[in-house]
Amino acid sequence: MTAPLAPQYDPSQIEAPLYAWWRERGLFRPETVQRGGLRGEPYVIQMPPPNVTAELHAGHGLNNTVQDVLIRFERMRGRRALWVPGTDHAGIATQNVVERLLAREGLTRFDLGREAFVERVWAYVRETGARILEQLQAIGCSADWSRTYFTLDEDLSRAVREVFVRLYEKGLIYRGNYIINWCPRCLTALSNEEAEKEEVDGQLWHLRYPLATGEGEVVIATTRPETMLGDTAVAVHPEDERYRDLVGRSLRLPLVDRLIPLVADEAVDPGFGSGAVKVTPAHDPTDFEIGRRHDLPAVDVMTPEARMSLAVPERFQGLDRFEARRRVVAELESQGLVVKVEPHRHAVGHCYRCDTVVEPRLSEQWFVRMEPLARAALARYRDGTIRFIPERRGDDYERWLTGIRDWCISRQLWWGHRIPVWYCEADGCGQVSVSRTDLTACPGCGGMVRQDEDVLDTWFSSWLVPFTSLGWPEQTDDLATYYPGHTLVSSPDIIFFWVSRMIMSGLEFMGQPPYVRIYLHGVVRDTLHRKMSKSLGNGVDPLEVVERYGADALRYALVSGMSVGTDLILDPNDLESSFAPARNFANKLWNAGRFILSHATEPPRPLAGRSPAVVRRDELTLADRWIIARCEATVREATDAYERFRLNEAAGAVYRFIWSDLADWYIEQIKPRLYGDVPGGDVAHAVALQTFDVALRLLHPVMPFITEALWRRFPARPHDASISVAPWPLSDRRAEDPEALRDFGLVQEVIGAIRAIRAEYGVQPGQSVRAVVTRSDPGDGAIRREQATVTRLAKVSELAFGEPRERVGGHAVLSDGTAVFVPLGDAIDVDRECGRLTAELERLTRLVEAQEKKLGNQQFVSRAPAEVVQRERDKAATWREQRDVLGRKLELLGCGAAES
RNA sequence: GGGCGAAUAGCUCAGCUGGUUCAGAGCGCCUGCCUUACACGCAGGAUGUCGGGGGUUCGAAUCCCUCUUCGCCCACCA
Repeated sequence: MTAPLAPQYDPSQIEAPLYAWWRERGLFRPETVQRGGLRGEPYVIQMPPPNVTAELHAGHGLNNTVQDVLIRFERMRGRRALWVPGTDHAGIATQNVVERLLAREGLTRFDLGREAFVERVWAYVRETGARILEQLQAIGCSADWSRTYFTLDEDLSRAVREVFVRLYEKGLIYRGNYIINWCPRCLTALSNEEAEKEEVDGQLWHLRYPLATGEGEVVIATTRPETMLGDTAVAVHPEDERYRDLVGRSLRLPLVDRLIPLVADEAVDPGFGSGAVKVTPAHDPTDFEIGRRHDLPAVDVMTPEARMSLAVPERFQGLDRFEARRRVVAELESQGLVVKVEPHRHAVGHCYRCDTVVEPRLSEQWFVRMEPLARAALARYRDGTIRFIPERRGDDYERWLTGIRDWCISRQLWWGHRIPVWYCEADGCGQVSVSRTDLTACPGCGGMVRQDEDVLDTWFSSWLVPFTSLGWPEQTDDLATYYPGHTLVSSPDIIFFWVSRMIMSGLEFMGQPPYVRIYLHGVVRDTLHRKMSKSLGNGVDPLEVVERYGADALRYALVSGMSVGTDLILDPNDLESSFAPARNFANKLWNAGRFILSHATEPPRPLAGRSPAVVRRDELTLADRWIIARCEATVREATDAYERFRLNEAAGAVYRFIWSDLADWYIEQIKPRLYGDVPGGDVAHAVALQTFDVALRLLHPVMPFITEALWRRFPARPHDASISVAPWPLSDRRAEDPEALRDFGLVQEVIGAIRAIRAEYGVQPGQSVRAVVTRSDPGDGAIRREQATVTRLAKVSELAFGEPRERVGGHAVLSDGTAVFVPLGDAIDVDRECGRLTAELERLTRLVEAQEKKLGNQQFVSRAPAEVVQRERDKAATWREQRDVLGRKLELLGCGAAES
């Protein structure tokens, strides 16, 4: 702790030990963070559980950094902050991973059998799983790891079963034979949300179906000709004049030679194609409904693998659906039954896990009735209980809930929660039993029972985690204390999968929504604005960034690059440009800290209270008052920004304070006092420590490691104190000081003006210049008082006040009209200086003219608010002043065109 | 087909309730500096039709309309 700090910040030496120390001390557990008996309100965030086998990617990095920032912010504000982590068993994804591994051994899951396969997955999960949680620790996430759950844990599984049974008993879960989205590669049903619609360029085939009598035909249009083998009707709109006389007649289905009726149904759009549509009840949801209404048979023409089934003519059997499509079209063409083929762009469902084209398929599945759940969830949004940030995301939520369809929850997988339903095998019984406990015999007849083979959708367990992770259905203390939570941080792509459904389940089982604020951040993209993905290979690996730049730099870059509701662009091929600025900032902070912490001239005097404002006014220099006022402004700005989820603004405010104010100006200003060249070192040091302390706290949520490392090294800091539970800086009106802000601002201006003149005329850095300041308050007064600062920082050997004797030199005018003159004698190029100043004069003249025009406008003066008018008058006066001063300077310099 | 978002410096983006010297930051670029916290730094500098057009207003990067381009979400017209 007392070893000298290296001039270059090395996060790899700092981060891991600090993280371990935080965990040892239990600082992420709300129970152990009860400072001084203060028990704040609970503040809970549920981590979106990553897939148990996932590797950390930039999206996780962003999502969890945001959550960690919020949780650390609230923790420091004294709330009992709980961030609940967990992992998701991720049914399809995990099963796919293990199946791929098996495939390398030449095996399928069927070779192993269900039990052995599931055991294999468990082994895999135990071996490699949850690594992502360690990766989250590497980026500093302060989740309460003692509460980590896995969605397949025994207690969560029990809760899942409880929910299934309750919903079933309430009539909200049912089994039925419907058209569902089927992935022929994963061999399972999918929910509507899991079948992602993608626009594809397809074709629209117009086909002739002859009338059975042979004296006419009906032309239908289809994008999936292979399904015609399963057609059991053709439908037209009842009011369609073209077909009115044909309704009820029979058509001869080509290739199959089956007679099918022409039916009239409202679902048909007479304006599309020919107005006649083929009806395939087993392979299309609309057709299924039409089939129901007209009592049509459903012919399933495909196997689960999407090969043509035994229900089609032999020559097509076993063909892949796309091959069958080609064969069907070819045969129809040869029979002259293809009228035309048009290019047709349309949306086709794709499996969200493997991107295979989804096949709408008739099958027996379990469903959740969503309408009643959605109604409740919608009500809590409309009454303002639940709010989205950014607000417009609420529209998506509302639209989804308004048009919601039932949720298919059964999956034909082996990895997941087995559906708690048993079917009686006894002859004539047929009882279906839904049970909280495993059944071995039929409760009705005592006969043999067989459990449903299917498992539940992964999301059927994750939609419950806000309460199951806290012990539900047991009435635990955790549940009583930490439900409901407050904020949910998520990316927009899982609003429907997870976010909305959690609100439904929370309302249904807990009577309250699990959170009231939903913060949806953007998506991480590459420079071509493509979503980062494994398959594109355009990802940024957060762990690589941690290794090269440190976790704090990663976090700072993510947070500062992200504003509310917009995506974050990172260049995977140029980590340097994305992360070096943040690393540089960390290094700047480190060195500022190194300097401040090592320059105590004497033991620091404790400043009473929380705010540096309470040092006696008369002991403070202008610079002291200025940095205190700037610090106060930063406290307000940052706190307000954190509260409003504007994390980039919070980070930016602290960045500017530390770099521009504290490092560039204040530290430079106080050096003589710290070195003991002038008195007041103790005050300077105390103020520096205080404001730096505040800055570290404000920054801690974003850069937890470096702020902790520095904060702990403050003099007289108890060895077990951690900034992560240090109180959040409070705004203190006493620290406001507009006068100091103005006056020190003028000092900064005069230094800047002299530096600019020096640079303009190539004055050597080591060489001093003289400078003359003309005019009066407030600039003059402030500059007089801070004469030493000006001479030192602008390398001025002699600072005079009054009218300059020389004529030749560099001129500048400060914002209050104070004139600055740097005599340069022979060194100066008069023409050049005239040019420079003339341009400046022109700018000011234009400004003044525009302002006078504005003020001369009766409309403006009468209609604009009085204070705006006054402000504009003040501006005009100031600019006029500046203009006049500059004009006189030009005259003195003998610039010819100066007066024009 | 419906809905939404974005367009500001070479790049990535701020600019919130129309009015503060409003046209900004970082990176990159140019010039000069290894000034004893930091060259991952310091000082200075250049760079813009605020996507186009129209409108509202005393006043528009900001509000409205429209067009263009890019992106996203939703959708049972096969």
